[in-house]
Amino acid sequence: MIPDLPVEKVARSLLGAHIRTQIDEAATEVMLTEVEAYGAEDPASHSFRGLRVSNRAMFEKAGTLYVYRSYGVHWCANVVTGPAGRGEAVLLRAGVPIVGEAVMRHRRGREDHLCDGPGKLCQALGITGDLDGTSLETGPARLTLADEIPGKVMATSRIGITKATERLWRFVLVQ
DNA sequence: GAGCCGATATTCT
DNA sequence: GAATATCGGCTCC
Repeated sequence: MIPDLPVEKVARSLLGAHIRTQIDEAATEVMLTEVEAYGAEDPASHSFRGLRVSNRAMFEKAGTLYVYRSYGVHWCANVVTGPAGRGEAVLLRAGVPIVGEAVMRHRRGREDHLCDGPGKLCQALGITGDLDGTSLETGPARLTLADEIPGKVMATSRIGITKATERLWRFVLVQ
């Protein structure tokens, strides 16, 4: 399902894709508008220093969900790309609600800014560390690629990192 | 709207 | 002990 291409190409192609979760009897779905690529020979990537217990899902085959805890507080979700053992993934940073907006408001505990950030996206969709390593084809969180990217793509430097900032591996859907 | 800052888990030096 | 792929609440424009 995930194209067999370099991670930054896959990241770009994920814009406009839909992520749907079915958790606790509630369905929620978003369309992705912002993603970031993290590669194998990439100092900013969690996989750069090798396989660890916490990042093992990132070394699974393409189409696996990698979830990690950020700043000790939030969950962040990634789509693993490339062959098993390589350690490439695309961080899902933001989207727009498609299904279950009321559920998202309840999970977020507020009316606005439901999924305009990596931690918020996970909270809105109900994604936690429990889903780390699950399949995006058959698991509780599922990915559907877009036939065509619905807009223009802007490439920028990645957010919140200090290494390899020259790589324009953050992709944002505009219009 | 921009800028500071605390919360808090896990890894790295 | 420091850093981190963040967020929300607070201040001060």
